[in-house]
Amino acid sequence: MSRSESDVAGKILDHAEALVRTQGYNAFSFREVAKAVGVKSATVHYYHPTKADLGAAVARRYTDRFLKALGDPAAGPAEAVAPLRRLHALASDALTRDGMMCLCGMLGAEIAGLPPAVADEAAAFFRRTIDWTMAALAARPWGRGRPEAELRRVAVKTIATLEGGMIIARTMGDLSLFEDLAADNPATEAGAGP
Amino acid sequence: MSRSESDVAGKILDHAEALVRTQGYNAFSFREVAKAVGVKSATVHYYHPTKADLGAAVARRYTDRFLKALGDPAAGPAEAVAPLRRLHALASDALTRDGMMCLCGMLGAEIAGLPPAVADEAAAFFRRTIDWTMAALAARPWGRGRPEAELRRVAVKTIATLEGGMIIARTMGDLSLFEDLAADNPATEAGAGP
DNA sequence: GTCTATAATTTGATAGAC
DNA sequence: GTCTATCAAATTATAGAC
Repeated sequence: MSRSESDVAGKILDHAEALVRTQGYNAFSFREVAKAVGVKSATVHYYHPTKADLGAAVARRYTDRFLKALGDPAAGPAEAVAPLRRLHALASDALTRDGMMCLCGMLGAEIAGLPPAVADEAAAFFRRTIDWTMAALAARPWGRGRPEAELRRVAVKTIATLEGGMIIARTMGDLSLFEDLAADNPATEAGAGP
Repeated sequence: MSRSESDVAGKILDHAEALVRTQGYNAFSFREVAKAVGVKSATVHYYHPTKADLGAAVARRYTDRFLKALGDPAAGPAEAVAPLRRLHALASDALTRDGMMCLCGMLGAEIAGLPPAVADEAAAFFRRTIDWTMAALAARPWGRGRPEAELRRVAVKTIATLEGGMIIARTMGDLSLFEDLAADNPATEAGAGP
């Protein structure tokens, strides 16, 4: 989203994503998406036959865009905090600019009530984002030789803190609560290492 | 919930809570609650005129029960990690036993699509839980004399990690991901302090 | 208190014209 | 591709009998 496409297919994904990220999967409708795009709901069905199809397509595009924005795990400063700060900055961007949750954090909360195809995409987001974080840590002096289990633990904790932080900040209407999470990342811990 | 009351009023709150915590506020209906309780949906409306009333009542009871279970912030071991572990244990309980989210973590994700009365209760949960954590830290040697802002930062981070951890663990179908968050709490940091 | 019955609206989805 | 029109089901909520 946020690249304001002029083609209908792109706009549908843009607005559907925005609606899911603000209200959740179960709170958005074909008519709502159609209205935002400026078409009729039947047109949305033309591109995405079922709601599960639309939800999965939105999640897939979101994950691809997110991972692409993260870029090469090995790039950037050599400190272990660098990739963790990168994750924070990326999440902060969407949260502070539009007041939106991470799409897959939202889907993850609703996971038990989602169609399987959508739930699978949400799981894929976390798997890939955890993998990126582990690779980024392993590529740095601090991470070399560390057991996989420890890298995974730090990765999961970092991402969990970001997801939960978005929830708390939005709920309490104070986005600075999220920004403060970066001050000492779960890996000042890591950054404080050897 | 989980105390299996025999009165209808209590059962309604029990099942409504379970439904919200598994699927979300927008994915449960009066009929679903009624069916689980063994009454008709009109009976649920008798106790809670609107869905917002029911949602707010569920959240209020949940928060009161949660804070009561936390108990006296000053009680327990003198280490700063102790209250943080207590928070983790409490969250772990419901997650591993029933595979359920924290009610207010779920509501917090959906916050933008909730009726104001329900959104207010979700915010109250986080306010009170943050306050409890700050008080618990301040009551320990590590916390004495620390600036409020720092106590708040640790409290928010701890709770954020738990909420996000529940989301990730449930989404990936691996509850051990949540358990591992306790290994080194955001406050081994704190525990490692003077 | 709990029920039956029902109103009013919204939802996901389809058929078929253009 | 996009539309109009429509269906069947589900939703929140209310009225009124018992």
